[in-house]
Amino acid sequence: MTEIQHLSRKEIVERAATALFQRKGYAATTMRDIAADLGMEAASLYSHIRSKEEILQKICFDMAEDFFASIARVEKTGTGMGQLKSAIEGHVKILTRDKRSAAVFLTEWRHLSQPFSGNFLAMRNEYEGRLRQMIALGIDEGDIEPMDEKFAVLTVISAMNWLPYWYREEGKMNESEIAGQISKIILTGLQKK
Amino acid sequence: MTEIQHLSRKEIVERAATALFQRKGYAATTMRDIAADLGMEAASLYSHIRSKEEILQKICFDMAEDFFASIARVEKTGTGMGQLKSAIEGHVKILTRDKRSAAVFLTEWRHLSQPFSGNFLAMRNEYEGRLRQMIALGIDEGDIEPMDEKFAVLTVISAMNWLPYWYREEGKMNESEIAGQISKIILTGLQKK
DNA sequence: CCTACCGATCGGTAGG
DNA sequence: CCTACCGATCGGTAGG
Repeated sequence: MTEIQHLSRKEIVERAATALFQRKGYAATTMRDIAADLGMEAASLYSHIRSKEEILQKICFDMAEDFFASIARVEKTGTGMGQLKSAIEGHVKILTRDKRSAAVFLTEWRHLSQPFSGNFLAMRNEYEGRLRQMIALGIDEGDIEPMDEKFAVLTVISAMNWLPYWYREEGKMNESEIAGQISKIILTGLQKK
Repeated sequence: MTEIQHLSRKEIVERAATALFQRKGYAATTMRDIAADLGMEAASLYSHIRSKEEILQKICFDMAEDFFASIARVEKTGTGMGQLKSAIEGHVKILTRDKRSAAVFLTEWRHLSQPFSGNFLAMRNEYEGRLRQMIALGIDEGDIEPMDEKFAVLTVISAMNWLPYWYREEGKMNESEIAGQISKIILTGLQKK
């Protein structure tokens, strides 16, 4: 994504922090770790960012924005099953595009302070609710096996969310093959026979 | 599991620590947090445990032992599909039996120091490899749709591993209903048509 | 972006 | 199980 781009100093700091948050976790990453990675002193980081948590906030809410933009694009047209398929492919695409940010988004959001963690959880619930509507529609239309919808949503989401921890750009499957495979396994699993 | 049991002082400390590790994460949990939870001073904890990491080690390796005992019980008898079904049900049962320990096991192991983190990862790879053999067998036997086996294993595991974060003992589905539902969705998803 | 530094807090020990 | 305390390290600020 950012191979040839010019990054601002602030973006360089954020990027180094993201990689460390992913590898060591937010709480175990120190400002001195981030600074050392960039060959500078911890105090110097504060010329570019306001606080350690500000970096985490940006990662979490930028990712959330991507997910909402993706789901909005596929909602309200076509069958529930068709919407769900597109939503899954979009979700997977976001997870593979920037796997480091995705991994931080998925596991480190709980280190957000209030009110950020509250807002974050509300957004996550909102997202799950909208996927759930697609499943409910698919059940109504007779394409999806009737089942507890909340349960189905969580299974679908978790089947996707391991990706950032395992995905390798150099691996044999590319991003859209992965999206296709995952959506095939999940959709077949939900399908009415 | 431990409703009526007599817990040693050491077990009481471990249990309080487990709950905090799950809620706040290992790195963000302090010995003073654990002590406060038990109405004592941080220094007093060291009468019962040797170090903060020792508690994490116990959680991670005790859980790993449970998973291996479970999978050993279902291996090498019956079809690949049958083994996989039993393995999934066993895996889910362990995740719901003690969801706090399970959640710590799944996300906090990376705070283990060497050589523990290395040993842990080796065990995890071993477990995945053995599930993978069941899938390979199922493909050979014509029950499972031919696909990348590593990919299939990771999807199966991740579809199960969200459970400790969401499972409520008071919820409407009990443990074996959940195990049944998950294995049904996953196995249907992998099935050859 | 650096030096110099702050108050707070960390995991853990000594010695009852 | 407590008091008293340790050296190390934390996120962050002041003032260039």
